[in-house]
Amino acid sequence: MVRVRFAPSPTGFLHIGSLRTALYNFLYARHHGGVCILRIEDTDRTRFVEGAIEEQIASLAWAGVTFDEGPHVGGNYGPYIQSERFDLYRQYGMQLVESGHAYYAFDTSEELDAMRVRQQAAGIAPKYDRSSMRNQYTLGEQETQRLLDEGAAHVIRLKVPLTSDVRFHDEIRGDVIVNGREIDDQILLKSDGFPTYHLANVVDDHLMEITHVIRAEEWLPSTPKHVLLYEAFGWKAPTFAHVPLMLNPDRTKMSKRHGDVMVRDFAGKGYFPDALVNFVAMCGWNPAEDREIYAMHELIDRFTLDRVHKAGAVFDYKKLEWMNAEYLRAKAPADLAADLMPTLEQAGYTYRDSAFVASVIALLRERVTFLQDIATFGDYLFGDTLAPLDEATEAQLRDDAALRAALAAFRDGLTDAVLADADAFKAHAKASAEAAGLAMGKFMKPMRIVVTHRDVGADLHPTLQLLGSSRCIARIDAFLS
RNA sequence: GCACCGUUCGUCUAGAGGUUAGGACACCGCUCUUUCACAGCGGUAACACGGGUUCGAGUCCCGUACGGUGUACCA
Repeated sequence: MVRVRFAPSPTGFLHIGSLRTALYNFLYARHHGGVCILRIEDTDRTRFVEGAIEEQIASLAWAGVTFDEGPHVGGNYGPYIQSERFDLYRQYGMQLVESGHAYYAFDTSEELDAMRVRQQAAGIAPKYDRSSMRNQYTLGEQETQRLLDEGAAHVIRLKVPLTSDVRFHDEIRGDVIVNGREIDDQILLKSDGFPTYHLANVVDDHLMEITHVIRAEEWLPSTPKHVLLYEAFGWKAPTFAHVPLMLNPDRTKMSKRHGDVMVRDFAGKGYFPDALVNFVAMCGWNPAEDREIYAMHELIDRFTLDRVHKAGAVFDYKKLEWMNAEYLRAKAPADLAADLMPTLEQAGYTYRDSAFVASVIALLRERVTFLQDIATFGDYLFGDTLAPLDEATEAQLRDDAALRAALAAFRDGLTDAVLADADAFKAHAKASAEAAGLAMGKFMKPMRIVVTHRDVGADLHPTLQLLGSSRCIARIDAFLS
């Protein structure tokens, strides 16, 4: 049984990179009929942000990523919030001390800083120096016990074996081997009693029977520590899979400054959740087919770890926009109408009914990227106020006698019946233009500008049809008067 | 600095020894259209470099370069 987990820290809004990691976990679990777990890693009390857990769950749900176990849905392996598992970590940390895989250290942060400065000056890699710092080994058993009895501040560190290589297999990167000398004696339990990520992560993954750890590439360098921890506990390590990072245009880890990075921002901008998910899924993975648009169930059907890329992928906002526009064009206008109506109302626009809104969407959606754009792009179809024409255009059109004649003729014969029939409409427009001695092309474009006060580029007949003959006639009259 | 990971058009990618190196976004052009968009057609554009292995290398191996990540009592 596949069991995966997405384990964010509640330090703010859900990042787009986190969404992708969560999505890959979700897709993997669903593909294998496994279980997808949400676990909150809030062991750093200083960075906790109120409401972050709820926001992240909401963002995930918006994107269609759901969980079988987690703080919001329960499950048999809870609690799913690490701060509620506090005692557990201390217990396991002590177990390691007793078995000789971890030890007490009493150094202050000043002492540690000084150590690093010394090491850097000497050109050595900064790493905890077990043989010279104040710890269980240098102090001796008695002194250590005395300090503990005294209640001296201390941490528990992992005793990394100096000799052997640490090796593990990564589903995406293959075999990774790291020399044991390179691994730091990582702090497992902080002086405030809370575990660090490394301890809590390993303990929970084991206790929650996680089979596959799918996480971002930034965790790759600390994976050897986790492997060591599994060995020290005598536990079987899960399968690891480190997914590539999503990058800024300059190829650094994706961040603000270069554009939106929070899922909430994308939602706010008007991206469809399925379009965002589709795009993000294809950013670092693809099913090797000649298509780009996939619904969630199709992604689930095709997702495999071996087709996840190794290299990071630059996040292309332009392509995301294109994809959103593709979704906008593919969805049923009737289903979209309800989503557009609040925006229309907010703008003070009026419209007959949702069917009308759906028609407007059908008419204009090929020209915009976001559904909400239709409100501004098609403002002439809603309400009665028109933006003023620019003076030059206005004067030019008004001085055109032939155009005025054609417009008048067009207005006189315009009825709902004419608008209802495209052929009748075309014939009527043609007759009006010809009677005034105008070519069709010289008539249609100015007419559209007169009626909509803008050259919006929409198809004339459906535009007028949506406008209705009476409103259309009123606008022509207003222009001619 | 050290460790690890990576490197196919500007970007996302296909490619698992023999391909005219394919697709998508973006860009440019043409067609359609009164116009814009959509659509269709076409174009510019890539295997980081150097050595091997092989009859043959984008594909395998080794270096180099470049880039990224990590190097916390943060995750």
